[in-house]
Amino acid sequence: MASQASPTAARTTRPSADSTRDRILAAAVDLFSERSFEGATTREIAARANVTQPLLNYHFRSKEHLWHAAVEGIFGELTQALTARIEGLRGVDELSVAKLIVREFIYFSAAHPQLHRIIMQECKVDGARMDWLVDRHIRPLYEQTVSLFTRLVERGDIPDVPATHIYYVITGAGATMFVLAPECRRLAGFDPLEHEAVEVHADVVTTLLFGS
Amino acid sequence: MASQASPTAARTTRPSADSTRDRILAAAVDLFSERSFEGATTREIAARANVTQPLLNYHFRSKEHLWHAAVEGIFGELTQALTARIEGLRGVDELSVAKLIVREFIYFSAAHPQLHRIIMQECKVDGARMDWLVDRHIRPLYEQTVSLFTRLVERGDIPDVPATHIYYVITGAGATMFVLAPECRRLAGFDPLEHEAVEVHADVVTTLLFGS
DNA sequence: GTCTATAATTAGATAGAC
DNA sequence: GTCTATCTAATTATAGAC
Repeated sequence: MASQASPTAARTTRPSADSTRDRILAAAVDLFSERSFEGATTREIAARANVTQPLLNYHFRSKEHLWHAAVEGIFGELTQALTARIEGLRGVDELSVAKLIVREFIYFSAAHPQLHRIIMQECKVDGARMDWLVDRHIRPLYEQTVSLFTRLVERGDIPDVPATHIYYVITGAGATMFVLAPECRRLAGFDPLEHEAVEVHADVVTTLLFGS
Repeated sequence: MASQASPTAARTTRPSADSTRDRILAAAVDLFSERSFEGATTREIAARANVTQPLLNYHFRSKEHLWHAAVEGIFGELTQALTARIEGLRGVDELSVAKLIVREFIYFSAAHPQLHRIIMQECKVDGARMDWLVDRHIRPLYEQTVSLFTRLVERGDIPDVPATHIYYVITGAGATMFVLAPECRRLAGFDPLEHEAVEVHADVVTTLLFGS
């Protein structure tokens, strides 16, 4: 029956934040992303955070509220990383900005594959959690991406291709190898999350997209 | 608590096969792909197949055995579709074969997004089901893809890029929009599974990969 | 083969001590 | 804040009638 192993094994301890609340949130991101909302148990999340299960109900009212808080956190990190990068590129031409933003997105996807795992789990089927995820977190990123690439197309910088398709090419091609890191290790014999591999992947994706 | 709706609503009835066993397998593929192994309940699978829950244990010994049978079925369809396409291309130059196989893969991904959903769910974390999935089903496809693209690179048909990265670009860029079809509908306002959109996506991906 | 009834386990959440 | 103990509901699987 139970095939998944060692629920006791502590995860790579995060450098930042060590309050109980934050350890619970970090454990929740990991387990929700690995096992899906229904598959993750609050007991396992508690165990990974080194607390007892009822404490999750104390800090976050319910499993559902815990999920929202966890997702809020990881999307906050992505938004922060991307806006910081854009701020640092004021005055640069938009084609170069696009290339560097795609790179930044790939670096983030390798460092935090949990984000895409959660999107994949929730956006496969319509539901209340998907509605919230799309409206609150995904749509702003989508809109920004689409408007950026629409301008590049109008300017003739890239081939005339519908922006929505470009969006899914970027997210799919950029993140899938990291989402499926355990598969890749077994299949190809190397760890895609390792620095060298991430760099190669960023080169491959930007070359295919921008031709250089 | 429960946010997912209408467990009674019957799915798009499959044209092929109507024996009880096959209806259970079809329902299992849908639910395992939507909700993950742990998230899917045998009662829900039974309900969607219009049978009672203990009947699943009669036909397949356990939930685990049912999962294996369901996955076996959908991967059989993919393998059949791809080998049939390759058979029909005997004598054609390998660059054209590659383009058409990628197209075929994209058509299949749009028609059966369940396959990638299941891969995503199982290959995020090491485990017994992932081992079986990779060794029995994914590796043969990976090896074929890698050897094909390695030959194309040697021949100078495509840029010199590590084949493993190409593999994840193809599967990621090719399938993600269909895996996230509900998200795409809400985000972009169109159904990516519709014929027109699939065709456009195949054009976009093959153009980016092969330059034409 | 397919059903009803039910056993055994495990889930999320609450009560109340400290 | 954090724990122990426990409730209720839901899960997979089995027993046995038809």
